[in-house]
Amino acid sequence: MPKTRMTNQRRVILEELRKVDTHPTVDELYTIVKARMPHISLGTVYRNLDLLTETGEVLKLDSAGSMRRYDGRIEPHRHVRCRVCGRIGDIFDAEESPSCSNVSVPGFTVTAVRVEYDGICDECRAAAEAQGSQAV
Amino acid sequence: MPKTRMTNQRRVILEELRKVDTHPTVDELYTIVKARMPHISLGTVYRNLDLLTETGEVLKLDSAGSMRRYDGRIEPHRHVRCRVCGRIGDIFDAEESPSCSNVSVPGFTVTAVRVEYDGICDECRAAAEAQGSQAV
DNA sequence: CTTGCTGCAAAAATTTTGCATATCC
DNA sequence: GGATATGCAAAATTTTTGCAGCAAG
Repeated sequence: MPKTRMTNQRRVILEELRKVDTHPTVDELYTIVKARMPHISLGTVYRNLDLLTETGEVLKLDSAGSMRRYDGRIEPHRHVRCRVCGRIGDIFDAEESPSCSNVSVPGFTVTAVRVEYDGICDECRAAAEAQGSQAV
Repeated sequence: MPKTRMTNQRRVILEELRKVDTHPTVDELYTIVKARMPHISLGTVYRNLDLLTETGEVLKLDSAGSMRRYDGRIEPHRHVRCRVCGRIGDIFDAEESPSCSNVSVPGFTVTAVRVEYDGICDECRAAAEAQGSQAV
């Protein structure tokens, strides 16, 4: 991990993201930040969000942001996603899903739960181990 | 829902998607289908996948395909997503997550579980009810 | 036949990148 | 002062759309 600097831009992006609870898209956050820093560029927002995600200072929501994927199997089942390459695997064991009837969130009507798994696929793990990575 | 036709293109897209277990992206599926139908266009694949998703014949994976969203809160918590507008809500109650140690998938090493909720936000529900929708 | 669908190509939307300059430490 | 970051703008990616002709029912 290279050294990072707390630039003005990075601080403002972080501050503004922490102020809201809307889980903004990049463009939404860009608009918010531009109100305080009219000259900031969209590229800077992208680059900083990447960095802040890597350092763990912010969270990138998993439910969004890569390419669309489709599944020809429509029976209920679950998915694992490789955190490195994005590959998806199926899980067909018949474990019952947690219930969502006890979940209540102000502003929302919850209708379904979904359980998803993160992991790493064999190929990516082999590749990571091959180059002597620290934590896999 | 308007009437739909089972065109050649639609049938081939469906057949090929059902053959694979790779959860292909649109472009991957386009490449596969083009081997059988060299003149099919990418737009047709997009349009058919949309349609087939609406009719429930295929599944669009939720974990991918919209815009990136970020969260300034990094304490462990869960999210609800409005299935209509995509808005995200936070759930901070301290329900323990299911364990992933009992999950084993060939080809993957599972490292984390995530529980997500689907639902509809108050605004979208009001809008849907206002225009006398059937099922909300 | 009629209406939904296709191919093509252009446009829109989202994300990444190159490069010269500015700025943090 | 040196490495890291920025702004700008161009490019790359992914998705959507308009339109004239084709084809399923």
